[in-house]
Amino acid sequence: MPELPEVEVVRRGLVEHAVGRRIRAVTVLHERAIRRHLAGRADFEAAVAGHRVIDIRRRGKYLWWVLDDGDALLAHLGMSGQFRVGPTGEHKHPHLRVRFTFDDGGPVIDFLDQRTFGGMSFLPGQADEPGPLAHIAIDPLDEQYDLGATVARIKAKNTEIKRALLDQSVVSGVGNIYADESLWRAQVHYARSTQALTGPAIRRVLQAARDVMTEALSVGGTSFDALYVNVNGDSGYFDRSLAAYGQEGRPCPRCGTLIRRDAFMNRSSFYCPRCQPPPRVSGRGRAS
DNA sequence: ATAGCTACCTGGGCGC
DNA sequence: TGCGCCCAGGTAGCTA
Repeated sequence: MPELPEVEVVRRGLVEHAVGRRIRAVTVLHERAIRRHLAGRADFEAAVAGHRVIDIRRRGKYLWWVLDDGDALLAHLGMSGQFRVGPTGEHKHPHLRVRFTFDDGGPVIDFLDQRTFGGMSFLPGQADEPGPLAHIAIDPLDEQYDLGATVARIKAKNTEIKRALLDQSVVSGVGNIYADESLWRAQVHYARSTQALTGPAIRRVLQAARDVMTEALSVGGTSFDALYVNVNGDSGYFDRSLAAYGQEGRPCPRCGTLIRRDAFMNRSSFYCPRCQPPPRVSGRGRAS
C-alpha cells in the first residue's frame, strides 16, 4: 500500500523520467481515475496536453506535477495506484487508467490502478499549493515539519492514538502499515487515549513514525503485496523489516511474545500484547 | 465545531 | 471445477 515512503519513491522516479519533458497527449482509459476532475475526461485531456513538466512535489501521500504556466496535475495513488515508465506502443496493461505521451517520442508514463481508489485532477494556477491539500498537514519528512506542534495538536484531540496518527490533517503520510510499526517501536497500544498519554510518549510515537518512514524510504518502500512498485516496476524491501504489521502469530522481535491482530477502525491492527499493553479503562474487549 | 462511520473498488484466497 | 463470500484500506462525505 502506498504510504509516504512509497509515494516519495514514486516522486523521485517521476522527477527522473518526467521533469523537463513536454506532454504531447494524455489519454484517459477509465473515467473513474479523473473523478475529482469535475469537468470530465475531454476537458482533462485538453487541459493537460501541451504542458511541460517543471517539477514533481509531494505532501503526505499526495503528489503533484508542477506544469509550466503554474498549473498543477494533482495525483493520489489510493490503494493501488502506480506510475510506470514504459516503451511506446507496448500492449496495454488491464489496469491502465491514464497514459501520457511526450513530444520527445520517448517512453510513455502510465497510471495503473487495480482498485481505482486513486486518481488525478488538473488544477489551473495551483502549482504552489493545490486546493485539495489545504487540510493536509505537513508530513514528518518535510523540512517545515514541527514535531512539537504536532505533539500539541494530538494532545488537543480527544481520540485514540492510532486514529490521530492516521488523521491526515494532524500528521500526513502515515497509513496502516507505518502506524502499526510506529506504535510498536514506541511501545504504545493503538487504543491509548491521546488525553491520557504523556507528551513525551506522543513524541516517541511521532519520532518513531519519522524514523520508520525514513528507513523504509532508504530501501525503496514496503511491497507487502504486488500493489506497490516503483516507476520501473520494482518492489521495495522494507517488508523484510516489519516488526508488527502482518506478523500475527510470529514472535515480537523485542520480547518474543506472539504478535496479535485486532479489528480496529474497520482495519487490522498488529501489536505486541506485552510491549504494547492495552489501556485499562477503555473497556475495549480483548480475548483473554 | 469535532469524532467516527460508511461507501467506494477489485482480485486473491478460501470454504463448500 | 466453480461459485460466492471475505478481506485489504485512503479518502470524501456524511451523521450525530
